[in-house]
Amino acid sequence: MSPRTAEQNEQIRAITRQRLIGAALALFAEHGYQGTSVRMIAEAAGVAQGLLYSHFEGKQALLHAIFEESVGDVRESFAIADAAPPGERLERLIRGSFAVLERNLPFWRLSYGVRMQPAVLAGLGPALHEWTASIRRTLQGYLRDAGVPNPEIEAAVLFALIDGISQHYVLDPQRYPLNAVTELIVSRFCGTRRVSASRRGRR
Amino acid sequence: MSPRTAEQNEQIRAITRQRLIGAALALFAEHGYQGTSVRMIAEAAGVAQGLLYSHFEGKQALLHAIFEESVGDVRESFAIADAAPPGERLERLIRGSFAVLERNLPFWRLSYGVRMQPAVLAGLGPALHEWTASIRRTLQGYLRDAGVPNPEIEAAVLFALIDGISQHYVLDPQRYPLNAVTELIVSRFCGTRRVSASRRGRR
Amino acid sequence: MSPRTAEQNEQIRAITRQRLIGAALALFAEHGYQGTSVRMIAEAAGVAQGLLYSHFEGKQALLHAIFEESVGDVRESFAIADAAPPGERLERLIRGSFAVLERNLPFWRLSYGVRMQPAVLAGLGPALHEWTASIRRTLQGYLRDAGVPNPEIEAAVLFALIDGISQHYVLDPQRYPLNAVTELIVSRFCGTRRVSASRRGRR
Amino acid sequence: MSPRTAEQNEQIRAITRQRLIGAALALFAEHGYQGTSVRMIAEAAGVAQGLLYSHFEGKQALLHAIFEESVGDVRESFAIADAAPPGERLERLIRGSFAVLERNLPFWRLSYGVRMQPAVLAGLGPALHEWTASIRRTLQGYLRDAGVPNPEIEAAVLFALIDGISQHYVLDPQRYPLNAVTELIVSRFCGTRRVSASRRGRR
DNA sequence: CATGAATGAGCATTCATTCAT
DNA sequence: TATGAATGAATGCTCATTCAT
Repeated sequence: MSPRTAEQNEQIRAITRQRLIGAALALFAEHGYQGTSVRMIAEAAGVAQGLLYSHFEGKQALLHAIFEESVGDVRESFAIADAAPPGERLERLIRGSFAVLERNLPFWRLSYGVRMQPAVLAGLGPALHEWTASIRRTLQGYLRDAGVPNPEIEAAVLFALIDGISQHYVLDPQRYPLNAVTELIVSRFCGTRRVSASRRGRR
Repeated sequence: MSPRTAEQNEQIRAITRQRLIGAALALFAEHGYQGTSVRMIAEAAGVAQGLLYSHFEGKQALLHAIFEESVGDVRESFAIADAAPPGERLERLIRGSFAVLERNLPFWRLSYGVRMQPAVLAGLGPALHEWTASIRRTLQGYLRDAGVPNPEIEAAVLFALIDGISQHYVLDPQRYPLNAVTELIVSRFCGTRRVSASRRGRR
Repeated sequence: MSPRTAEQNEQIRAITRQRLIGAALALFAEHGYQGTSVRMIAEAAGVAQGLLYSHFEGKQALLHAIFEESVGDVRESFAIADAAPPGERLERLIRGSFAVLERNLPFWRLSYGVRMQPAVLAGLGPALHEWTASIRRTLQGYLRDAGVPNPEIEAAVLFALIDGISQHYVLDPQRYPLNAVTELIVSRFCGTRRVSASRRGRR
Repeated sequence: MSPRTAEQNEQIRAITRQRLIGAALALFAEHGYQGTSVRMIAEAAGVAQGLLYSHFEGKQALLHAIFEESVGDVRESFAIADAAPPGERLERLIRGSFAVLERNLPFWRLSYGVRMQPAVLAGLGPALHEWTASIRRTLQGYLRDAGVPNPEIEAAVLFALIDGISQHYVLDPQRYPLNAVTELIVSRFCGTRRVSASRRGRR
């Protein structure tokens, strides 16, 4: 009845979109992508089922939107690390990775739950693959810059380590000793003299 | 009186059962548990849908059967490591983990794909949790025996590392440098004097 | 904002619901509850299968809805009898029973077909049992008021008679002499002097 | 291996057949015809599923066999009544009906549960109809012989009464006052002078 | 005669998606 | 824009029946 301005409409749309994304993320994280129905999402978002299709092309597109949004956050964190002085980059990246993790736990849960299913990722796969590869390359660069021999393999190891820790943390965030683990790997991979001394003593 | 002997029947059943488990494992690994329909499994196994239910109570029970079968292999590998002389246990466990991985890639793919979905694991969850915890404890023990300080955190790190590597390998077995990575972490965690020297020099 | 008004929606829902109930009643009456598939009901109602589940929780809930709706009619008929002057109550109840029967033949067919199957009645059973018991009690009261000796047994007999007649009528409504039978039992159970005289002569 | 004589074989067959019929009758009575699976029957009879098909053409034929067997019992009971002196026939028939009922409760439960479903009775329907009609005719004859006016309607009433009582009894055999009810209707329909005196007094 | 593995049509139900309003 | 009634294909599962042995 009361005509809304284009701006108002846009705002409403943006809010609805965000509610859908938020609801979907929470549900995907808890029940998995395939275990979450569109009905559940719409209900949680407090809108009608049909509305989802005026914001996204379908369930899969909603998943893509979630990834796009959250991946941005990660990229930022990486950019911050990259902007730091060379000697601190690796440490920043490691700490940044876990910070990003804690900041958006449901996304990582979803992400890890969906990682092995190419059909679910359809259309997203290449992007993710490239993302992964770029992380590996970045790590490699940092390690090479730090004078580490065999940086390719070292990067693979460090990446796997970060990924493994992230996943274990996501599986049981209450009890996982993320801080202690973080400090340990930071000290080991980015060790200053002081740290390497302690490391030497440790063994 | 019986037209087929009990033995014959048992054999037939065992073959069919194995075909079902094999087909299911392959499909679960590729499309995920929820993305695989009972129809697909039966078709891949070359039997009628209904037959599945004379071997397993349902789709979920089939998943459980797969886990039971494959978990046994892992346990054995761990037992072998445990039977080795103290100084070699950790190395054996690490190498054994990756050997197990290569031996049953689809199972690990399935396993990692399903890890984040409590609903799918229903009834299997506790067992898996206990399994994980026992691996962590074993690692901890080995590290403590090796005189490593702070073995609890070290074990968490090593476990995450093995898990992360496994997962990365599973995601792209063709290209992942599993051997090189294995050697690196073996040398780092089970280092003899020679290795620790090289390690010291490395940084 | 809402494209259809709530009222419009309600109306649409009510119509569909009624079509489903109608189709289900007819089919349940003809083929029995277990012999009627949800697909048959949806087809007869002219809607898609899935729609049934947005109106009822399932096939069984649809059965319950049918009972709830039809039992109301019977209760009303009983209430009317109860509101009559004492001397006419029994006659009204008897005539009312048969009127109710003729008004909703399929329901009675369904009802009699389902009566012996506890599994089908699941959740409905107790209600039906109570219903039956209340009819028996009402009859007993009427007969006691009429000064009939041994009203408990007489009520059992009269109830069985009404039930038996109803069932025979339902089995072949075209040919069953319901009117003549009704008159006979009315005259016998609610007989004035004139009637009992004829009755005495009859034997 | 050890060859059996034809006679032995026949005996075994007969026993198995009887076990199947017995198991089926019990299960049909409890869960209804459609609610009982062939698997349940075979299990209860302690034979393999397939064996059922070497004794009966299918599930439906098994139902027919049950009816054939049990109907015979009823016929006998009727024949006995018919053989009695005219004055006692009606009473014998009534008492015989209830005796038959008590003798084979599950059959009557099954019978009443299946009565309204033509599809289930397929092929049996005409026979049952004829059976019913013959009972009605018999009753009619007895009543006419007793000098009752309007015997056709009276027969319908008496038949409905017997049927209704039977059904109520079957629904709750523990608590139904079958004996008292029997005496009442015997006294009413077959009243000797003594009885009719009491009857006259009663009202 | 008897077994039970095997079949595949059918079941109740759920789901992503469409569309009239 | 937003609604929710409507769709119909697909799901996990059961069942009466067949058939090699």
